[in-house]
Amino acid sequence: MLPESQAESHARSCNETISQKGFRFTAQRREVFDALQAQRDHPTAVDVFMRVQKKLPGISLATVYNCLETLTECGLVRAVHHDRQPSRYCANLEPHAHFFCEECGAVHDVPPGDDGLATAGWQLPQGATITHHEISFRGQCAECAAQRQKS
Amino acid sequence: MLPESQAESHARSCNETISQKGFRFTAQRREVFDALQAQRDHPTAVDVFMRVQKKLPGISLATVYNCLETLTECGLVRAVHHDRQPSRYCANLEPHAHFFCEECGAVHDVPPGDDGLATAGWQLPQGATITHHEISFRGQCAECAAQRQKS
DNA sequence: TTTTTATTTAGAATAGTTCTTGATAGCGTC
DNA sequence: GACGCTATCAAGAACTATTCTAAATAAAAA
Repeated sequence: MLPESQAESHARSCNETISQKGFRFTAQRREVFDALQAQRDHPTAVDVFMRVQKKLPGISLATVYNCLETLTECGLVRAVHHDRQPSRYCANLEPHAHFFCEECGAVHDVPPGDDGLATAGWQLPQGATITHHEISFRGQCAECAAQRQKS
Repeated sequence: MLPESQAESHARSCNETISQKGFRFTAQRREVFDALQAQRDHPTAVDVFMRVQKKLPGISLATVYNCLETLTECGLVRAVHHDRQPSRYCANLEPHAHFFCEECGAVHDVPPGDDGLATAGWQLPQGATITHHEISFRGQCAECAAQRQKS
């Protein structure tokens, strides 16, 4: 018997996580998850929809939204936001922030520095319980800055 | 001659800032700005609309949106976001993050700790220029946690 | 198999925000 | 002060991301 590939092991553990929450690991959910795993450029729901359509031509956008919500609820992917722009989705589960380039619209993961998470050091409201936090940076990425210089 | 009140000095410097950008300090902009100064509970555009209507009954929601955008562009107020919820507006120009209570919907300012801004310590993309950042926490505030305990 | 329940689809509905158009108001100049 | 110019405003239509609804389908349970 051949050893399990990384993709297969991902799929299996994803299946387990989803099942534990009482959901089914349907073809649609699998393809949405796979799309996010495969191309980690923080696609919007519509981006995911277009990618998954190649594998499942009959899928609907509403289903993609449903799958993304389910996967998010299961903690298998994350929704990331910037201003009121469309939600984007991220399969990176490590603690990290995001950088949004205001020129090209690219979104990059921003890992914390070596000194650990930079989310400490805030005077949070007395007695508050934090369940979630989101850190986003906006600016120009190096590529766009270079392009600007030229023109 | 009486000394200038704090409110008057605010209005004057606001006028100057707006003029510098080539905008006029109209009655609508003044009232929108005043509303945000007066009640710092991070109101939505509709909240601001309802408050300003008491002073300017004829104002339209679109105008409130326009004023908020202009004031934001002038750096006199800040738009704050959480997930894809309606934008909220904040007259606090000091560096700070925000805490959103997922029970009662309240939004609180979160000042940085004594060790200064906690936005350092991130491995930002090489060569990127940061023009803006937003840090938001979500959870339960002390009041809501207490209420939960009781029931 | 039959029943039950979750899921999907397609399209309608929703909500926050922006856009469009015509009216209004303030400013500089004569 | 009258005139023309431009910014601003009001009202409502339009837009867009997302959610909801209802009927169809598919998977699991009995």
